[in-house]
Amino acid sequence: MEGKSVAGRIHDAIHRLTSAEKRAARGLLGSYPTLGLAPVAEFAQQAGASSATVLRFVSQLGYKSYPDFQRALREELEERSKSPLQRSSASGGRARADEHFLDRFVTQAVDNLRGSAALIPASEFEAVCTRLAENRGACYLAGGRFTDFLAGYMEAHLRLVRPGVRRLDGRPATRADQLIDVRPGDLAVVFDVRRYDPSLVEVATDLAARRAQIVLITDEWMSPVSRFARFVLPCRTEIGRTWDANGSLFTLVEAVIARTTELSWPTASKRMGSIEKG
Amino acid sequence: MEGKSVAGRIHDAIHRLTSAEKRAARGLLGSYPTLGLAPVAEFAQQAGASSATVLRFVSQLGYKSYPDFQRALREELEERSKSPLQRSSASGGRARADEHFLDRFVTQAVDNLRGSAALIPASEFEAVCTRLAENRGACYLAGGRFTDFLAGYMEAHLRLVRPGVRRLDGRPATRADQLIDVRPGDLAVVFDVRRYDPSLVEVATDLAARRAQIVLITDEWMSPVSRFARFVLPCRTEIGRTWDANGSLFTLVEAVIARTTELSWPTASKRMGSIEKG
DNA sequence: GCCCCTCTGAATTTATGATTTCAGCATTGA
DNA sequence: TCAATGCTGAAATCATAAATTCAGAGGGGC
Repeated sequence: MEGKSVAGRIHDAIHRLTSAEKRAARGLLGSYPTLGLAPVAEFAQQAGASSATVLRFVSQLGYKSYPDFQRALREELEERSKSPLQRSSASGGRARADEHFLDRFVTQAVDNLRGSAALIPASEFEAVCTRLAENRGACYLAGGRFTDFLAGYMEAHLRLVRPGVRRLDGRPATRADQLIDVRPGDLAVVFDVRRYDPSLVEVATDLAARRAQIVLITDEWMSPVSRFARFVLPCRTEIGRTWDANGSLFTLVEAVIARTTELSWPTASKRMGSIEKG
Repeated sequence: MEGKSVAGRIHDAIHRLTSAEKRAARGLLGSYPTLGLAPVAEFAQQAGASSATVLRFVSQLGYKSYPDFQRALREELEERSKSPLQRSSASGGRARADEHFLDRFVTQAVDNLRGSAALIPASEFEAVCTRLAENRGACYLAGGRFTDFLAGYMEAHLRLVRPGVRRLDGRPATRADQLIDVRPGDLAVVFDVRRYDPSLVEVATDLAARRAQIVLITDEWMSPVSRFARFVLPCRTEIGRTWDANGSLFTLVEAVIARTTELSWPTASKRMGSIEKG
């Protein structure tokens, strides 16, 4: 009972509903699930029944109150948007099973990429790149178990573009030494995806205490570091397998690097030229 | 103003939101639109802010009340489910020039990803993963200046899946030591993109002399290492800027890891379990 | 390092929406 | 046709969620 979808419950219950209640059921199925998310009065009106009837209908489905019923609808909606299956029907005639693993994986990765672009406000992205291009103060980078390589990749590129780039390694023993020079207004880019690394929260706490501005690059579930972050760039990573996919973070990093380079081109090009020679 | 999507309004408004309000904005974008359909108190709690802040946030978006805001969300949801599924994201098919840097970059990255999938024969991909999953002999990883981080990322994951994973670092001084144990039939994954790293050719030569099987992950212009490689997985990287984009390589790595994990699941799951505990 | 101003969330008030009640009406069967 | 049954929705009540207020915290600027 508990675990059934609302639509499923309607189907089960429809035969013992009274006629006005059926009107409510049809109304809901007709614009599912939106109508159920509206206030009772609106639901009633749209479905051509009274509020009282709608309430009786809901209680027939086994929900102990209208808000309870709405919560179920919301959870269903959330569930649906998380599962990657949703757009299999419609336009694409081809069978999924036909595609090769790599194709399916790439399709997922593309979705994650697009989803990430939608999740990140342009202004936030721009603000981060501008701040990176300013060359004010130092810029620290830190990552977790797997994301450390992202931090490394970013560091390697950023070094070419601006001075003062440092990487914080993960060893607690050396942390104090590394953080001692952090000054107010310095920038810190922190990577953290689930399962979130507790030590990064400590690092972030420390950085925040020293008044560094934190840029957090994380997944859609949002690392706890976000509490301390000045800027947050969340990416979609879910792919429904053993591991999440960090490809979208990687591409975000490349985008940040590219944009930062663009913004600081006069400085950066000179710098890169001289590194090339030296 | 009236006709804008809620997400659109958030993007427009985010720069003038206070930090607690931004938390609300991110919370909503993170589970859009469900969180906004919940009562204020729940929204607030999930987003890590107070109800008052959520209300202020909503009013910043230009809605005159919370119910008004919820109505907008419901209408959007209704709209979405009515129009054909593949509507171009949010604001419709506006001109390229209008799009922000990140959107354009992501579009490029998506092209590269698709291009890579087309460039790599399914059989080649599958053969590599199968070979990795076999757990025969050791598996060495090596990369160049920037791709070294890809090697590191792959190593970190591969270690969880199979034994005998080693990373070759770039220092010529230690190379001989590292290669001394390579035996015929061992596997070596080499990353190389332009401008190709001469030292990788040397490493590859050496590996080939010791009869290791080389898997080369490279770009569309094909590293010279390909001469020695048993398997080649080329990716599209061109993006028409200062740097090429290696996002497609990264996603390829993730795909290889995922597929390899899948193929060696009985072994891998046990191994991962015991690492988890230990 | 200090002060000022803005932001924040707990507490309170107000408003709105959910629930219940009940009189009347429709339906069904004798 | 008439009674009995029980469905229905208008209106009253009750509960809960939204809006407002304000004291205190925190951040930014000088």
